[in-house]
Amino acid sequence: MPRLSNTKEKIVDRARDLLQHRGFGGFSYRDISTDLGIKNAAIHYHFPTKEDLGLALIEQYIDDTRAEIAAARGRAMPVRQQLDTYFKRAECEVEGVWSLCPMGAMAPSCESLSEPIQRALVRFSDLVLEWLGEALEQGRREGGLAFEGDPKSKALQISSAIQGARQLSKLRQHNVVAQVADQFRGELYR
Amino acid sequence: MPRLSNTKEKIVDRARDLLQHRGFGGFSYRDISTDLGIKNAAIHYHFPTKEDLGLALIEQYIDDTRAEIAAARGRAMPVRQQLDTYFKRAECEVEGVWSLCPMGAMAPSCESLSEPIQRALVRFSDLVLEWLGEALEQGRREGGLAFEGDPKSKALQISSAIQGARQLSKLRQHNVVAQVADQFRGELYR
DNA sequence: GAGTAAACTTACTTACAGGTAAGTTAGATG
DNA sequence: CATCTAACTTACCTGTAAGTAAGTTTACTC
Repeated sequence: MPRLSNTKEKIVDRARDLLQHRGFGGFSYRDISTDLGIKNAAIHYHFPTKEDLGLALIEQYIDDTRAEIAAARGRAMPVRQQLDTYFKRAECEVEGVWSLCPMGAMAPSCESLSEPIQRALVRFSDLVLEWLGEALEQGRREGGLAFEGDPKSKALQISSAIQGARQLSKLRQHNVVAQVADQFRGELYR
Repeated sequence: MPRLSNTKEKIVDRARDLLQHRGFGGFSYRDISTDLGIKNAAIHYHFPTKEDLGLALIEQYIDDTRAEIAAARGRAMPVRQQLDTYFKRAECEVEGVWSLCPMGAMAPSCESLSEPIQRALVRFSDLVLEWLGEALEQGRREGGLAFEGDPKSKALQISSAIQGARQLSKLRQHNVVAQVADQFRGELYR
C-alpha cells in the first residue's frame, strides 16, 4: 500500500463535512467509507474510536482557526476588516450549503461526548472569544467601532448571534447570517 | 387499564426533556420507557414512529408558546416586560440544567427530519420572530426602546443571539445567556 | 530477496435502534 | 354479566452502529 496515500486526511475532511451538515451522531463510519471508496475498518485503523476521529477533527479546526487569526494579526489587518472576514466567513459557509460550524454542530450533544472533546470545544470558543474581544476593544479604542459595555460581553453577544444565525439559516434555508451580520455592521461601524 | 392514565403526556414530557438535553438523535424509546417504567412498545402505541413523537412534541411547544404570547398581549404587558420575560425564560432554562430549546435542539440535524417537523420548526421560529419584531417596533415607537435598523433584523439578531448563547452556555457550563441578555438590555433600555 | 511495518481488507461480534404482530388486562358500556 | 375497546405487554424482526481480530498487500530496508 502506498505510504503517501492521504487517506487519513481525507477521512478527517469528509467527517468534518458530514459533522457540519448532520451533527456528530448523524453520520457513521459507513458514510465516510462508502464516500471515499474504502472499507469501514480502514477508518478504525486511523481512528480506533469515533471519539478519536471527532477529537482529531476539532483539533484540526482549532489549528486552522488559530493560524487564520495569527495571519490576520501578522498582517496588521484593520479591525473592521478582521470583523468583516469573520462575518463573511460565516455567511459563505452558510449560503447554499447551510452548514454549521463544527463547534455549533457538536455543542448541542456535548453531554454525550468525551471529556477531551468537550475541553477542545471550550478551547475553540475561548480562542474565538478572545480574538473577538480584543478586536472589539482595539476597535473602540482606535475609534473605528462603537458599542456599549464590556468588550467581552459584546464578543459573547456577537459570537452567540452568529452561531444561532447559522442554525436558523439552516432551518429556514435562508441566509439569516448575512442579515444578522448587517445589523451588527450598522450598529458597530460609525 | 385505566382510561385516565396520562402516559401519553408523560411520554411527550420526557421526550421533550431528553430532546433539550441530548438532541433528537440522542435519545431512544428505551430511554423514555425505562424512565417511565413502561415498555418500549407502549410508546409505539401512542406514537407509531419517532417522528410522530417529535412532531407532537414540537407542536405542543408551539401551542405553549403561542398561549404565552397571547397572554402577555392580553394583559397588555409593557414591551420592556415582555422582552424581559423572554430573556428570563431562556436564562432560567439554561441555569444549572443547561438545556436547549426544542427548536435549537432539532435545528442542527433538521436535514434528516421529516418535512412536517421541519415545517413545524419554521413555524415556531416565525412565531417568535413575529412577536419579537412587533414588540421591538412598538417599543421604539413608544420610546421605551432604542435600536438601529429594521425591527425584523433586530428581532433576528436578538433571537439568534439567545439561541446561540444557550448552546454556548451548555458547552461552557456557564450562564452565557444572562450575560448576552444583559448586553442587550444595556443597549436597548435607555 | 527475505523481512519488516504501514496501510489497509475480510469477516466477524455485540449492542442497540426503530418498528411490528399478537396476546393480555382493566375498565366502561349495553 | 358479556363484550368491546383503550392501553398496554410479550416476543419478536431487521437494520445498522461501533468495534475487533486476523489476514493481505505494498513499499521500503538491510
